[in-house]
Amino acid sequence: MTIGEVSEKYEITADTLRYYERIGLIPPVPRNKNGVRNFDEAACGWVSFVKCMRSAGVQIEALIEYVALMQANTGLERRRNILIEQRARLQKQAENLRTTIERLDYKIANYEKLFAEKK
Amino acid sequence: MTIGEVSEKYEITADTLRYYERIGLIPPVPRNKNGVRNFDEAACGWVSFVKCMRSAGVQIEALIEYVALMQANTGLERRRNILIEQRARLQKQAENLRTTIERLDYKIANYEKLFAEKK
DNA sequence: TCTTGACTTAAAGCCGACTTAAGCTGATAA
DNA sequence: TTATCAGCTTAAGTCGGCTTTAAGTCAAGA
Repeated sequence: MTIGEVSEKYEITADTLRYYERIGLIPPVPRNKNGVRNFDEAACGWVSFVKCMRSAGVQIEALIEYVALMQANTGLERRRNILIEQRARLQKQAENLRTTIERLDYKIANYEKLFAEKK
Repeated sequence: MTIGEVSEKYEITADTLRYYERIGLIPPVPRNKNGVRNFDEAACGWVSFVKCMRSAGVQIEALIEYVALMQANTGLERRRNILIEQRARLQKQAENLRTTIERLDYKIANYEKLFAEKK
């Protein structure tokens, strides 16, 4: 797939994809003889993974380290630990979201009550 | 309460509290005759609210609008709608977190399996 | 009196995460 | 063949959200 196709498929601009590759957020994408990127399944998998992680707020830094270890085919335990750390961060964030939503619910309910009375 | 006490209580630096007041993220805090901020219960409530909302990722812009309407004692419906909009955003984000955590779980499980085999 | 902690404005600085600009190459279509 | 795309590069720019700096003033407590 060309960068344009990948861009459309995952709704990430081509610029951002190139940026991701440049900073090591995804491994180097294979190129054709003209140097044009040709995203194979593995590359697309990375894009999908990174998109998912980033959308949830996983830090770029952690992902870069993870990608680097994958490419070096090393640091198996470290890789697992990175994932575990990030999962913990997300879980904390999820819990936080829950309580914030509750707080909003409560406030919204008060407004609804106010409107009901007004009638 | 002084700004220092509030800062400690909510773990927000005094600088940030002043910044919040300056940009209208919290309403003006009452002052004593010397112009020193004296956070009353209402002001503390705002700090707590904003801290909670911000930590969950509610945008400053939306909060500023909400606070402004509260101070003007107007826009009751708009206020409710702001809260509803933000709740929807957070719910979406919560759902997204859930799927990302699942994806991490899956990957982590694979590492664990690998380690188990290795023994 | 000295220290501490508060206060002011305005602007600069910082960091993360893109985004855009400028100028290039190479492939395809009229 | 010329125009139009899509792609390439690096460097600089942007944006949100603080944080710090400058250059002070003020006042309560030990």
